[in-house]
Amino acid sequence: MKQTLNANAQAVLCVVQAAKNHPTALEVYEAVKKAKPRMGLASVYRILHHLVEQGYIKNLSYGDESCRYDAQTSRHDHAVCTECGALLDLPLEVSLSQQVLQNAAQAAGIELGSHEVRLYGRCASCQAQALHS
Amino acid sequence: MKQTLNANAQAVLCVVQAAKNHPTALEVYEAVKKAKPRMGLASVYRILHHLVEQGYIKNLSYGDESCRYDAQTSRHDHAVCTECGALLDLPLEVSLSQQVLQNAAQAAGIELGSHEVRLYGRCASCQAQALHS
DNA sequence: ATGGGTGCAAATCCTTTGCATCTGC
DNA sequence: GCAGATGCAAAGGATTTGCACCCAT
Repeated sequence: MKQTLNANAQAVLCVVQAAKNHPTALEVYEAVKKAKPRMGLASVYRILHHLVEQGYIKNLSYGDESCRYDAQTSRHDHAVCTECGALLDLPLEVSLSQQVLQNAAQAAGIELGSHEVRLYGRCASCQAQALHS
Repeated sequence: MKQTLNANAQAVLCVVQAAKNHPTALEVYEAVKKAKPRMGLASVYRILHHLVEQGYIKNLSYGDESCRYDAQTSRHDHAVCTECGALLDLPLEVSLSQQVLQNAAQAAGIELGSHEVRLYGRCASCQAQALHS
């Protein structure tokens, strides 16, 4: 078990952290290539997996869209556009009580790790598009 | 816009409703084939899309796993096993206030559709596996 | 020299599409 | 006879894997 990140992994992590949206693997690849033109797509996937395993980033996903990555590892929630698949961080000002979550987890027979609230709806730009169509 | 379901669509809907876990398209296909051996995988995908569009079922997904379908269309929550990807329905005895959700949706700039709470953790069988390994 | 990390290309998996055929009306 | 639904096979896109190579130790 190693904790060190080599240069390429650093570059990938930087890109994910710098992105404001949650980038797909392909988007990460495109961005990393600017810094490391010789890096291949396979390495990006390999590195992303590593980073997820070691807890540097998290893996999100919704529906048909391809995998997205999230550099914010602390607990937070997301909004998902049901039309275009966009994924936004969400500031929820209340949180669910641990007690309730524990109960639910126990009922489902799982060992509670983390949780997340997801809102589904149409994002701003999809609403705009719907208007003039 | 038609509301009627033909025989194949009925069969697919039945399978999804009958499944206790949330089946992937492939699992639906396998099950439907017992009733309709001549049905092809492509039709299953086409029919599933139809059913989702018409609101008979919902489309779930998590991480690397392939798409899963859910026959329970009323609002409810899920638990996801971070190890094997299993997806369980979750009875949460409290719900978030609409007010809070509306606020959050507005902050994110989306038109609030539905929402869902997701718990992540290790499911019972993965815990068991971890023990004797 | 050795082991891990890498690039490339081929392989794999899930899903969609094209097209000719079949169906019910 | 027509419109829509179907099966099959082929295409597509995202991700993974095999393998030879390279680098730092």
